[in-house]
Amino acid sequence: MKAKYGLRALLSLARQENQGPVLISELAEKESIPKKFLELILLDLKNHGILQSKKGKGGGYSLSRRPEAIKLGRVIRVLDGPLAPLPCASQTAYVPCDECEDEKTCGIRLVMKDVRDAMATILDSTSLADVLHQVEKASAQKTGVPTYQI
Amino acid sequence: MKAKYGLRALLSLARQENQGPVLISELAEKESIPKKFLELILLDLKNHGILQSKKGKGGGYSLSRRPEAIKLGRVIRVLDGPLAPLPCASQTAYVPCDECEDEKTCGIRLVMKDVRDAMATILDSTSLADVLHQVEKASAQKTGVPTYQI
DNA sequence: TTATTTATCTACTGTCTTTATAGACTAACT
DNA sequence: AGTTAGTCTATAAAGACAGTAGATAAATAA
Repeated sequence: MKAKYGLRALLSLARQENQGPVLISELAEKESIPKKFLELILLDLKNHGILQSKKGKGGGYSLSRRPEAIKLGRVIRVLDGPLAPLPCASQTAYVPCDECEDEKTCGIRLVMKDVRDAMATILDSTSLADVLHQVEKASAQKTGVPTYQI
Repeated sequence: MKAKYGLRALLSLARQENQGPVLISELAEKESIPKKFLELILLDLKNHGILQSKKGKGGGYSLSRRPEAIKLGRVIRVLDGPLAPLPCASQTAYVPCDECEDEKTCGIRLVMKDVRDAMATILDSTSLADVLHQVEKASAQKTGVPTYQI
């Protein structure tokens, strides 16, 4: 949930880039996310340099970088923790298993590392902008409007 | 934990295939898994047709199919639930999001489906036997013993 | 038949994480 | 000053997760 909410909010912000800060309450309503919960999420994202905020009238949240520069992997790690199914297979938050006698030859770890790599390859190469493009393409297909333009 | 324990136990059983049923307590000790917890896991795997058991003296658990036929994806779904990061991206246990207005064009879902597919591709194509082979290869490399044999 | 071995089942109990809420506080703008 | 909006801390409800306990049923052996 946390990562899902966070991503929804970020995508919403990416869609209205350069239109000034957006209020938490506005985001919360538009994306139907509990407002107080969204507060925590956005704060977390701010503390990790993904968002910036402005207080007082005319304030709110905005992306601290271009949508092209914000990768989903980063966001998910901040909000949900490491991508890897097992801590011993994580690149960014490695923790060994205590039962494992020889990690180098642990079959489960070998496979889970493959899984982690597959996930990371997708999530660390996909940016908010990429997602918006995918959505555009999908809705164009859906309405029968061709993707190419003059 | 549950899936990890389950896989460890299954790999152990795969290693001693055709040597008759193995006691829960034996498995629990060898793989350092809490015995009572392992009971539940093995029972679950039995109810899903992955294991078979025999009661009384000389009893215990054994694989109900060859290690080649038991795919990791199956095991993980039984013990940990669907692979997909989000229920709306699951193939085997699809549940829609309530907030999502148009699922066909939900960007997050599109990406998470890609992630799910990547995971499923690995886990549904890797069998217990495959894992054992990988381990063999890894330990051969580690000890400097070449993989090929006479 | 009885005793023994071993799996089976039900229920339960902490602990931790997730999800969420409340309310006081601080900064900025008018 | 007053209002708007983000910041911070504490906390709580709910559920998942990890593990435990103990009684039961089935198979085998004597």
